[in-house]
Amino acid sequence: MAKHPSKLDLGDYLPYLVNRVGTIIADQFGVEALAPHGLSIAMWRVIAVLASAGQQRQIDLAELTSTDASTLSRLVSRLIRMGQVTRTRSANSNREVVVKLSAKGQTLVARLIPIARDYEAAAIAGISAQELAVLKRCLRRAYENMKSKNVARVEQRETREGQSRLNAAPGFR
Amino acid sequence: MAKHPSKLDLGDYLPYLVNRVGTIIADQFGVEALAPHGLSIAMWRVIAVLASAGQQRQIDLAELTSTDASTLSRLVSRLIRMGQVTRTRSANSNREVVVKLSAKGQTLVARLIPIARDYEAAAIAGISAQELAVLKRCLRRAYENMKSKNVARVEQRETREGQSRLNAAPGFR
DNA sequence: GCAGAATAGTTGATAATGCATCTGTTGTAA
DNA sequence: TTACAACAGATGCATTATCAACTATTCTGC
Repeated sequence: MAKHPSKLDLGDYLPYLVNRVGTIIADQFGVEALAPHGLSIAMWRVIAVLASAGQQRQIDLAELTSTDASTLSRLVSRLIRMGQVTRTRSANSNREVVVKLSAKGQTLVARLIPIARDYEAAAIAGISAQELAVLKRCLRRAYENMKSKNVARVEQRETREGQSRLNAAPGFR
Repeated sequence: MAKHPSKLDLGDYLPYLVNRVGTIIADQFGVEALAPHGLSIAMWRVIAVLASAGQQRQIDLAELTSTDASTLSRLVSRLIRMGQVTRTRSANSNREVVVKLSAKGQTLVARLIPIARDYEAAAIAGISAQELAVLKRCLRRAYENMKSKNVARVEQRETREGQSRLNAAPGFR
């Protein structure tokens, strides 16, 4: 029962399992459903979020798609060139920008969503509704766990920096 | 109860949940545990597989790490330069190559594995043993589902190509 | 045993990504 | 109000990934 702490069984290691499933679904969906439309998985994530949650600031899009802000900026530029989204200055702030689906983008997403559902259905074939509920709930929980772990870490770091700032003397790096 | 087929609720969409969890764990582990050793997540996947499953051919490493073969080739080259792995001609085939951990690589992995376990533990905090078992089993099942979907598709494509090859005439692209 | 297909691996050209940095804007504390 | 920090976004640059093409082996059917 007791596992050796420096031995790793990847077949039972959650991050490995998660990565494998995520990759295989994304790869297949990307090649079969997105590539014919000239879309990458990264682009799909952007338009899927816009379809699901409505127009967004780029910074929020970055958060929601787990994409770096600079990558997202260029991603949006590409999607604009393709005519799938628009980028307009925000009404309430001149430094913010609002990204939304164009009519063309809405049409495309509406076509892709049923296909995306098919891939999800294929992935969860043979899994009962109860198990599926557990699966999704655990994934949401795991995400929240890591999220708050991260917050705790950032706060801790900021506190440390604050203290060292207090102790800092000129010429003392 | 009936959901609109062209509307997508990402918070309940498995590929989205999986991607978010995979990304947040990998990002944190990468920054906090791997970067100090000059390792990327991609490199970690390689050495973790080697630690878990022993020496491998590159093609199998590519499969096990969900990495493209050409990417993996260069990844191994980098790991060799860092002294973490070795690449030797296979005993039974001159076109195959065997990648294994060096002594240095073994030491490094042995240090990282307990930390990797900690991250897994942080992710699954508050999830019962029963739920965890369901979670992992479902992920393995989903992977197998997509795997066999892919095989079916490849076989189908090969059959189609075979037929068009039969029908193909010279000068007919 | 031999021609042709399949396989393992590498490499070149190109594109995507991530980090640091920059600009411009907004929030905030004195 | 006025500095100054924090924030949103864009961009330069270096690194990395991707796809196709290529070399070198091995397998297969005849």
